[in-house]
Amino acid sequence: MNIGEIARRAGVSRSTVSYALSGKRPVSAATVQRINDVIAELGYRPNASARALAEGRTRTLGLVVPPASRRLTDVQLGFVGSVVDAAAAHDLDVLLSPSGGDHDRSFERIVTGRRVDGVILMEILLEDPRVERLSQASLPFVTIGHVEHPGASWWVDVDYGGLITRCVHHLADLGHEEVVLISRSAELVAAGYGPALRSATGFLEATAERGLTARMVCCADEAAAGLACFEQLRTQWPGVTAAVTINEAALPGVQRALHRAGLEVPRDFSLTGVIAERLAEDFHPPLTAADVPAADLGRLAVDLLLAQIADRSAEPRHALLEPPISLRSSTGARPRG
Amino acid sequence: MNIGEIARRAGVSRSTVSYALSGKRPVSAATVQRINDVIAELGYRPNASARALAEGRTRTLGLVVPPASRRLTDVQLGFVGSVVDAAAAHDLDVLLSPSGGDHDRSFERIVTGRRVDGVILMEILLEDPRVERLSQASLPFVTIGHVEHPGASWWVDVDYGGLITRCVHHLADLGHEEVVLISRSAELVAAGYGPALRSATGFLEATAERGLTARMVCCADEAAAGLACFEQLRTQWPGVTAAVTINEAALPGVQRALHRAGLEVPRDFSLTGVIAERLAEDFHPPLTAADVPAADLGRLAVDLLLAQIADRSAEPRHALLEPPISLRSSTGARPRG
DNA sequence: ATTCTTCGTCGAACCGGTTCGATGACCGAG
DNA sequence: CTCGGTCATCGAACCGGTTCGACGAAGAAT
Repeated sequence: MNIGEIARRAGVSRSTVSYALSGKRPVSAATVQRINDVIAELGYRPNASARALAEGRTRTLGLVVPPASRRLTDVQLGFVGSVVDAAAAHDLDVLLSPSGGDHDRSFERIVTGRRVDGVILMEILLEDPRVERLSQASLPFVTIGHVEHPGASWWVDVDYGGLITRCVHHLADLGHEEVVLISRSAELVAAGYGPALRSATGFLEATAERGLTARMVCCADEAAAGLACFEQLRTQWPGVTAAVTINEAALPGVQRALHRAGLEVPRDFSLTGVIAERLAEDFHPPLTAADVPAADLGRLAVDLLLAQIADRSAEPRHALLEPPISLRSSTGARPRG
Repeated sequence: MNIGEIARRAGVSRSTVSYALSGKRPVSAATVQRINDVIAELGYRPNASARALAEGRTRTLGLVVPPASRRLTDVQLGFVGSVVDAAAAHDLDVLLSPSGGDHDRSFERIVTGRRVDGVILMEILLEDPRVERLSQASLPFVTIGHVEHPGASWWVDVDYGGLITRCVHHLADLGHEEVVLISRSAELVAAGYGPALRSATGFLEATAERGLTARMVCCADEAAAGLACFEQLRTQWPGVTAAVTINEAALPGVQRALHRAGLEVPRDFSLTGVIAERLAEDFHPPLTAADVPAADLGRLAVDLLLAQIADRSAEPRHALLEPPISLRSSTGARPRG
């Protein structure tokens, strides 16, 4: 079941089998035929560890995901799926590493154990120790999201600030005067989670530019929190007529709160934000929102990573996507009175 | 950066470094100290491929998931998360393999390339070629879900038939007389997807036992399909007053259909089934449902797999979980008239 | 007929670990 | 003083591939 056995049965040397398989040196057609017959008969496939050891590369990519305790959002799930698919298209495997705490062994195994040829990092913070760690280990990596000062690193991201800005302008055009940003959990914001901070910045700038009254709340990533959060903001700021959100997980709760308050969307209240396409369409009514192109980002991240692995001294590249806002039916003119 | 370099700097042989690290033979305290100092200074960690080659095991588990094109349901996501976490708790990594088509390279790489010590297979069919393939490759594996004739294989599963039976009895107790089972997509059913078939069997038995009129529909795993499906079944069978479902993805559509028809849950219509806990609680109103204990199943699958790897001639084991039905607020007495 | 290429193949070294048998130093017992 | 037994360490073989230099045979050029 190893290459020596194949060589023996085909009556050639091990190296000839290797060359016949890789095609890196010419082998006579007759010999190739004989080797292929033996391989087909025995169902041989090279041992991945041995090959990795000899070649110095593993044909495996590492994907660092948030730990399962923190439930993956739909957008994150989209990243994982598209990264796995894109890798499979290149005949690469994907090694999953749950990380988020700092001192975790799984991440260290990936980084220093040479288990992977490169790493894709998601859910990164403005100051992320893992980025630092990967840089100094000189292991190729691409982040989905970007640190505050990306310097010489490779990344792909969605322009949260720009998208939120566009959402605000959309609401302003519809006549809304007091709007709220429903962000993610206070812990994430405190930890320096980029999308939350960049969307807050974009929100404040845009509301200022259009002369709107801006309100902001943090909300844990759960339906229950969305419910509580929405009810509180309604009593605290009764003048709010529209919300912009980046918190997918809170949406079911927001929906329940709207229903409970007898508010109809978009007649009595407008709702928009940056939301995974599937969730936006599952909402009732379907949400006017900037759909995060998770599949594109994942594929792009793999492409960049492969480019970096192929030429490790290449100039760092990045991509900042700004998807269009899909007009569905959750935003309307400011209610009178 | 390899073991020879460490040995050289510590002034010992490579084998001594190996023994100092593994503890498989006694090494003097002074030498251990010296070696550890050098290792700490250089940040050395053994090359995973070399170790795997020498030891004959990779310290990696394979997890075969449905391809990303078919979106993961919440329950499946729960499996993935808990498997990854459980593996990490044992210092094992997880290699992801998207599979579902039959002739896919990723799965074959995993099986024959000795990349993993064992495999966890999810979303399996009553007759699943992958189970056959793994058996003949004599690679340890555990399935989440089970084939029709599990024979000598290891598996964990939820008793869909039993759970659906309990749901039906619950509805019968509330006085419902005509109920519908909303299953998953017709393709999945046709392919022989176990949970769909077993829940259908349980549904038919239980409705027969209680003298209820049984209706069944297949529904694609999308909100839009849920909407269309529900509206059709209401016109086709106007007497239906309650639904049992195993299709999480269709729920938002069902909800919209209920709303559109002006039906209030549970006053006008009762809804229950086998649903991930988070989704059941996010529904409006929260669903009375059998929560799939995805986290338990994932952890259990890893435990069984490790037991099998440790003793490859061990007697096959399996676990069939039957979680309790959580009474929330989506079921009520049959509406009069 | 001899030399030069080209082609196909082989043997050996190497990747970086683990593991086994052997060896030498040191100890206490006889 | 010698013998037997630990204890700590070493050297070599091995895991299963890849890759490099070399070599023999056949054909082309001289």
